[in-house]
Amino acid sequence: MFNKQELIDFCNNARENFLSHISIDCVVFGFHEGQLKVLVLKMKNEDSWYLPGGFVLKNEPIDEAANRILKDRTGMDEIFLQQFHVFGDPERSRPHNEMYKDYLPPSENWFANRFLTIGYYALVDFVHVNPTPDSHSELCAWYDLADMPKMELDHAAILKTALDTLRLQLNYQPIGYNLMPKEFTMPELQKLYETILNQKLDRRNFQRRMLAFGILSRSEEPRKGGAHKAPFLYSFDLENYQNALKEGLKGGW
Amino acid sequence: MFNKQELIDFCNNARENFLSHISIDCVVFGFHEGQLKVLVLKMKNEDSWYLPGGFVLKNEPIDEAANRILKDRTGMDEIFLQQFHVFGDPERSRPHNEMYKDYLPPSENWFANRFLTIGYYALVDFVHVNPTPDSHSELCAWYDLADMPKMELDHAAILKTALDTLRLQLNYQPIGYNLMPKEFTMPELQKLYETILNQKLDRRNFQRRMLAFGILSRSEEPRKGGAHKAPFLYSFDLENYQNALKEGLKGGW
DNA sequence: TACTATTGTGTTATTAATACACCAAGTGCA
DNA sequence: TGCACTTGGTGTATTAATAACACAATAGTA
Repeated sequence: MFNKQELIDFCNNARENFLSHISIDCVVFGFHEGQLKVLVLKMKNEDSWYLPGGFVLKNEPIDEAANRILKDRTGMDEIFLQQFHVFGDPERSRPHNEMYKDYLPPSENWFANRFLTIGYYALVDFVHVNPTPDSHSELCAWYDLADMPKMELDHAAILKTALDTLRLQLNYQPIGYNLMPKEFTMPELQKLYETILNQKLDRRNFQRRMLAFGILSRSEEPRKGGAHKAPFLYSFDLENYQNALKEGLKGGW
Repeated sequence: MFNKQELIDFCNNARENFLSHISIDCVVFGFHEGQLKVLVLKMKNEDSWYLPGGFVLKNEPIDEAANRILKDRTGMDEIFLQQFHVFGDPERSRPHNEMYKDYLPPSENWFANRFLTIGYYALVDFVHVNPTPDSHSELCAWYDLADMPKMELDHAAILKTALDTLRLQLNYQPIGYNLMPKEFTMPELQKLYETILNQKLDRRNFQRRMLAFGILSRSEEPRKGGAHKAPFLYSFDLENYQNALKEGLKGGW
C-alpha cells in the first residue's frame, strides 16, 4: 500500500505527531433500507478491508481523536460516539509488524510497533454520511452487517464486540435518535430494533413500550403518498431523549 | 518519592520494558463487615494516595498485565477482572509530568510522558487479599468506599466510573461469587447488594429473586453457634453461575 | 369492487415486581 | 421460667410489566 518513500514520509510524520503504540478503530453503524450497515475501507492495490481508524495526536483527548477520525471518513461532526473496549493482545497487530520490514528497520518503522487499539462505536444517520477514503485507501463504503467483507487483523472481532455492546446498550438506553432520520414511522423504528437485535418483535408491544418511554412525539400529519395506509410520523423529543440517555430506561434494582 | 538515582534507574528500566504512554489502574473491590472496601496505596514520604496501577510489558497482553499488577498487590491469582474504560485526557497525567523535571530532561523522564490509563475493576474475597505495597509505596490498605482518602490525578474519577459500571453490571450479571466467601447466608449476600447499590432492599423479595436466578445452592446444615436463629448457608452453583455470567441474568428484548 | 399489503389499536392471560405480616429460634435479663 | 428483643425463614395479596393474540382502517392494485 505504501511505496518506500511514502512509507518513510508517513513514519516520520507519525512519529512526530502521534502517540506510539496506540490506535483507534471505529465501528460506524448506519441504517438504510432495513439493513444495518457498517463503514469499511479498502486499501489501495490490495484486497484487504479495515474498519476506519487512526492515531491519537500527542496532545489530543482520545474522544476528540475518534471524532476527528470519523469526521475525516464521514464528513460529519458531533457524531454519537462511544468507547467500548481496548484490544490489547500483543499478537493482534503482528501481521502488520512484518509488512514493511524490507523498507525500514523496526526502529524507524511505525508499523513494526505493537498497537493497542481503542474501539469506538458510532451511530450515524446513513444519509448524512459522505464516505471518504483516507490517503492509503481506495474506497470507503457501507456494507451490510450480514454481508461484511473479510477484514484484516482483529477487526472482525472488534465489530462483533461493538455489536454485542450495542445490543446490551439497547436495554437501558434509547438509541434511535442517531440512526434514524428526523421523522420516521413506528414500523421503521421497529425495523431498526429488529435489525440490531436480529429478531422479530411484536408490533403492538413494541409500540406500547416505545411510547411508554416518553421519548417520542407524534407529528400532526401522517406520511402521505406512500402505498397502503398512511402511517403516523414520529420524531424524538430531544429533551426527554437526553434525559433517558443519562438516567437509563428502566432500573434493575 | 524517588531520589535522582532511583529515578534514573526506574526510567531506564521502564523505557526498556514497558509500553510508553500507557498505564493500567485497578479498582479493587472487597467486602468486609458490611462495608464495600477499595484497595489504595500511599506513596513513600508523601501524603498522596493512588489506586494500584502499573505498566504493560512490551510483549504482554493487557489483561495479563492487569493480573500481574494485582497479583503483586494482593498475592492473589485468577482474580475477577474487568476492563471498563480508558481515561485518555492529555491533562490527566499533567501533575505528574512536572514532577521530576529538575532531575531529568523530559526525553529521559518516564513521568514526563502523557499516559492513557486503562481502568480495570476487580472483585475479590477480602480475606484472601494480602495487601502489599509496591517499591515506591509505604502502605497498601483497604479503605471504606464511604471514607476514601483524597486521591491523586483522576483516580477519584476512575473509582467513580468503576462503581457506576459495577452497579450497572449488577443488573445483568451475577457478582457475588468473587466478593463473598465460599459459604454465606442470604442476609449477608443481601448486605453486599445493598452496599454496592447504597440502598435498602426487601428481604423477602431479594431472596425470591436471588433464588429464581438458580445460581445458589443451599447446604444441608444451617450455620450453628451464632446468636439468634440459625441462618441457612448458601454457596454459588459454579456451573449455573458461569452460565449466568455469559448469558446475562434477564434480557431486555 | 374485491383483494392485498400495511398500519393502527384494544383485550386478555401470564409473569414479574412490590408491599406487607406472621412465625421460629436464639439471647439476655428480671 | 417468662418476657422482650433480635435475627432469620416463609407466604400472600396487589400492582405493574410482558407476552400473546385479533380485528378494523386505509390506500393501492387487479
